[in-house]
Amino acid sequence: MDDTKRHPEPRRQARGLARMASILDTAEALFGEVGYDATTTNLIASRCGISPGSLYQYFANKQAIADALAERYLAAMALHQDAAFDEELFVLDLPELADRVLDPLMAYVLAHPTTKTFINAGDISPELLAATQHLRASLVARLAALIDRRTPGLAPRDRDLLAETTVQVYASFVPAIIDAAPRRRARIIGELKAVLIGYWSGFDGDGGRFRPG
Amino acid sequence: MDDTKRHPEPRRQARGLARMASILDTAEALFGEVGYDATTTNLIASRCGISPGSLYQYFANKQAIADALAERYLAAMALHQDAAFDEELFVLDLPELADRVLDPLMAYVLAHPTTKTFINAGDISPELLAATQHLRASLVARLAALIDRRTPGLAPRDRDLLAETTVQVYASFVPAIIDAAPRRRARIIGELKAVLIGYWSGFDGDGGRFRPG
Amino acid sequence: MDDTKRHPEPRRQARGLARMASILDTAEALFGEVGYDATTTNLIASRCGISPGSLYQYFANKQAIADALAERYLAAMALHQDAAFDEELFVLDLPELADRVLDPLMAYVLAHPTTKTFINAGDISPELLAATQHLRASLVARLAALIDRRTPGLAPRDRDLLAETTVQVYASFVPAIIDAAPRRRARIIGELKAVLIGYWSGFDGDGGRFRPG
Amino acid sequence: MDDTKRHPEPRRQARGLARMASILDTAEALFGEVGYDATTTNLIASRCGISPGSLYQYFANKQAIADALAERYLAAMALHQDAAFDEELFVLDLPELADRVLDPLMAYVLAHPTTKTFINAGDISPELLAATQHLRASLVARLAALIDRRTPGLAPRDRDLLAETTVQVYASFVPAIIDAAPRRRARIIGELKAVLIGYWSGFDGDGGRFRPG
DNA sequence: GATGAATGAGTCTTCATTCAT
DNA sequence: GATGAATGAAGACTCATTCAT
Repeated sequence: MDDTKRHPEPRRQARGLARMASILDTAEALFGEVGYDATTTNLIASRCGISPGSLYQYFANKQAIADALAERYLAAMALHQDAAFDEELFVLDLPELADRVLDPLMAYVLAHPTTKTFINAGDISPELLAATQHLRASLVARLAALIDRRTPGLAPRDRDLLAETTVQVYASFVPAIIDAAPRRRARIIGELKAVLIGYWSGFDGDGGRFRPG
Repeated sequence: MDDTKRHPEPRRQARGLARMASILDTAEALFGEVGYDATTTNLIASRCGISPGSLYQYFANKQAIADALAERYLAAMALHQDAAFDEELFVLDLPELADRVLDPLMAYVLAHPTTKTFINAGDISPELLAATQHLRASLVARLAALIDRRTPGLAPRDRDLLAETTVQVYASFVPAIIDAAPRRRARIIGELKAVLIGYWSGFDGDGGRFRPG
Repeated sequence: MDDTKRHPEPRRQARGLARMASILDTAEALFGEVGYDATTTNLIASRCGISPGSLYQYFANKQAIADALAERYLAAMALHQDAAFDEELFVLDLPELADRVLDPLMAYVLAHPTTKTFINAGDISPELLAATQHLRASLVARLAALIDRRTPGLAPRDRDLLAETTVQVYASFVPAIIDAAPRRRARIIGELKAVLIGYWSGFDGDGGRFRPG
Repeated sequence: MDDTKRHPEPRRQARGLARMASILDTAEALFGEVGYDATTTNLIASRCGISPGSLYQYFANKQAIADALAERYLAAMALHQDAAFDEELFVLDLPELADRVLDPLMAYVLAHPTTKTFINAGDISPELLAATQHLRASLVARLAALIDRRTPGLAPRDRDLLAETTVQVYASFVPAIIDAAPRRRARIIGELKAVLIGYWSGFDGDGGRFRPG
């Protein structure tokens, strides 16, 4: 951790970053095509045009690739936030809110089908557990912040549960949406929104929780 | 061949069935403990007190064990149907309905934590895809039949989407519920019900579909 | 090895013999269909309608089945000898002799395609070595006896070499003949005869050996 | 990629080639000692001083090793062709021709006893079928070319049959010759030549086919 | 930093043979 | 004599990871 390491030659660093991105691109494609298990590190390397040894220079092991990919998803989803959205947050009704929150998310997910693996794998593959949890936790945190502003009266415990449940439901729809044919896709997205709106309406309003009845 | 041949000797058949059940029990435990991939066939066999060769006398390969386990889950969930339930179907309001439908399911699932793997694995493990689909398809079919009787006016397409979406949401909650501490568990189950009730209320009533406004 | 064993109850012995024959029939068919290695003892047993345990009551192991089958080939080929042939032995010219010796052999071999395995396997499969050698040795012995009568002046060493070489050549043609389409088959058999006649003519005549010039 | 990439580094390529040769050497020895089936890939690797994984870096599977070995036999046999031989082709009589053709072949085969497996295995081991056929087909092709030049009048169909039959007979003698004690070996080789000369004399001469009378 | 050959523990699966019933 | 479940050693092959060059 000496100075020469902390500030590596910019050119070199840039090339390294590009390499990492290229590895992640390849891994993402492969995970989507053949699944996580069937994606061998050697396959990633060769498809990427580098040697296995080089791959391990950038990532400590296979899991690290998955984790880094999840991290990248996270960053990308954050970027999809809309600045103007903040101001409208308080005047939008539930259906509009659902559109505002979900549409960019759906767009990203459709462009990156491999998210379906990462957002749901935790319960099946111990190796992907960390990545899934990271991804979900971050979505939950962002959603909790949103809720805090729109419905400040909500108890933190209720707020967290609301956020977690929403992410849960959202995540569970991702694979179905990605795998569906375009026509059917729209209907499923509609259903996802219906589910969430129905759920949210139990919270929205006076700031307290009430059961639909 | 004589009559004794036509029906395999009951004693022998019983023992064979018991062995299969024992193998499935062991596999179920192991899948839950270390995951599907880390569960080797030799591990199942040795933990089960039999030889690898014996295991393969009962199951053609590892996947067949997973499939048989899914089948067993299916049968068990079917048994959890309540006869008296049929008559009440029409008078129950949505929250009561949710209790009636979900409580037995939750009870079974909590007694068999490995269901969390099978009901969600399809999108991650190609090897478990068939099992997951089988499990979900059967739940969807049963639910569709239920809906048909309670809300006969619903268009088949809407009915199917409703059933699929419901199963989707349900399935996505299973891991969280199983993994949660008991206290928290109750809250999550409550949330699952809230989600479904909110969603269902968009359908129930006049038999047509309406969007919450 | 007491008396009760040496003369088993005739009925029982007959049934046992039939069983053995049935096992050999099945093994012969299977060896021909899928090859010796791919023919498992359990496969023989089940195709034969008996249990693996029963099979091992009649044959000590897989190799014993092969050996017994070779023995049966031997016996059958001996039966194909023609009584009238003995008298003509001295007046036939070489081409007629070839027909007389080879035609019945070819007929049997075509009716029992699996002979192609047994007559040639020795150099490839150590397990079939004994069977092949047994088969060939017996053919050689019979041929040597024949030669002794037709060309008594031949030195035993030359006579044996002649017999062995003849069997060698004959054996090498069996697979090609069995695998060939019927039309082509006749041509190959013709070639086999041409080879042997050409070879034999170096010996026939004055009883000494001479090289074609 | 730059020029250094286009041609794999000579040093490295050489080492790889040496490794492949070493694996083939080991496999050849083992096939000869214990047979093809009993030769496990792990045995080859360990006797070769490498790991199983390394072996599979050079050969896709066990069969590929056999095929490569057959290929090597082929190349070696081709090298044994004599340049001067071409000119003499037309003046040699049959016995001289047999010597010219067979002696180098015999020399190679005696130095590589495992050829006896590969030249005859096709009818017994499905896994070696391709190798045997390849080997024989190549010998047939070379022989056919030879015949075409020496006896141009021969019909292609007859020429092919002649070549195939010759190779057939030759191949069938290989095991006997290899397994024989040195003294006996010479006699068997003499017999092989006698067989072929006898057979060939039916073709040679006016260019047409005639039966010995 | 890059290479790619080498590793070797570990996986699923097979099958000749045995033995309790 | 018959059964068929049980055995378990062994085989082909994989792949995340390392390391000499």
